Amino acid sequence: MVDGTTGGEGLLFLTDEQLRKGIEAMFFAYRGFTADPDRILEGMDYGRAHHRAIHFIHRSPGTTVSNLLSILGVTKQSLNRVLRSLVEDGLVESRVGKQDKRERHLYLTAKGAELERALSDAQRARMRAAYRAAGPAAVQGFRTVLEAMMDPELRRQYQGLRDGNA
Amino acid sequence: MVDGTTGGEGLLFLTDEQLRKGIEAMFFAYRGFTADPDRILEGMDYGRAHHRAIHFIHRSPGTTVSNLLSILGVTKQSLNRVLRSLVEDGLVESRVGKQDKRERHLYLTAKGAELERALSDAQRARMRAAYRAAGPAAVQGFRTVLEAMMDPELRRQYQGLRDGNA
DNA sequence: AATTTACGTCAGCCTTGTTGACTTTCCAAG
DNA sequence: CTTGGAAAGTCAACAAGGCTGACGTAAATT
Repeated sequence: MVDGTTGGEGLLFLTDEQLRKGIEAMFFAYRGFTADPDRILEGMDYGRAHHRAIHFIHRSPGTTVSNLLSILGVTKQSLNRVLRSLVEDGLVESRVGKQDKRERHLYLTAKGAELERALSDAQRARMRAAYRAAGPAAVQGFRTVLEAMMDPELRRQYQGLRDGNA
Repeated sequence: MVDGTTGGEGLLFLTDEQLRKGIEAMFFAYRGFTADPDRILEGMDYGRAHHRAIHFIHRSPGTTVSNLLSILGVTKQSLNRVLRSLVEDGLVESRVGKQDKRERHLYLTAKGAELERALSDAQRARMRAAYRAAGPAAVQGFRTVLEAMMDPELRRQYQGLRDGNA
């Protein structure tokens, strides 16, 4: 049924050893992936959690807190702590919803956008170098495998740019 | 061959939007990547840090503490806390080096190997499903891009199975 | 003999996650 | 109009897992 035993050529890319290499590749690559933003953030009062919030507010300006909660997959208390400091420091603006005044819509301020740019420039530079070194076909495969690795719910978050706002 | 600046069609895979998608793909995929082991570990007294130690001890039986330190990229105090609990709980054995008695060589016990298997079975199952869904060519690209994304030093760790031991 | 290396440990701090309890605001259904 | 409940915010307490600094010990190296 799941086969794996197709006789013949035999799916070498599915051996335990190949899978282990894939696992370690994810581990080491993720370190590289976060290294540059981490370096920028260290010293400032911020960490990765702030980076993530800034990233997704940038991607979806006007997103609500609960929207962000479901994307980031943390508790509101945890997110709130991060958001509060960003708002206090004037990087993020929180506007009361017009239609539903319970909701808060989040936007980067000019200052917030500036930090976002610094962070994503660094991260994109690494990604660009990796893409360039690997070539378009490899990039295609990279994206395909990553997508298949996501939880279905997260895959929807990833694909769906639908963030409603209001 | 890999061209680069072929004018004309113009490297669509290097646009900022493509790079942003790649960044988010890493973010969401990594969540999936760690989800299954995290589920197994929750409830036990262990976390991701224990998983990582167990993984690399399994990969390189007899590896030393400082070896592990350089692979994991944490401080010895941090690693020691993890290692101590694993040794106390009888998952890891720490043997004094024969040649150099300052060194401690780390091995999984039967019990440790059992947990390792549970964790890596879960992680491999997801990886296998992703690989199978994506196909061999995509897997090749996936590995190529991840490798290009690593810091050079980590890439050496990743590639070099040389862990000496003693 | 002196120094360096490998390891362990104590103490304290930070970030970022968690629960639980509680309040305020406000939409929407009865 | 009243009320139930969703959305958001807040306080408090806690844990995991990073970090630094300081110190100790045994063994190897110089």
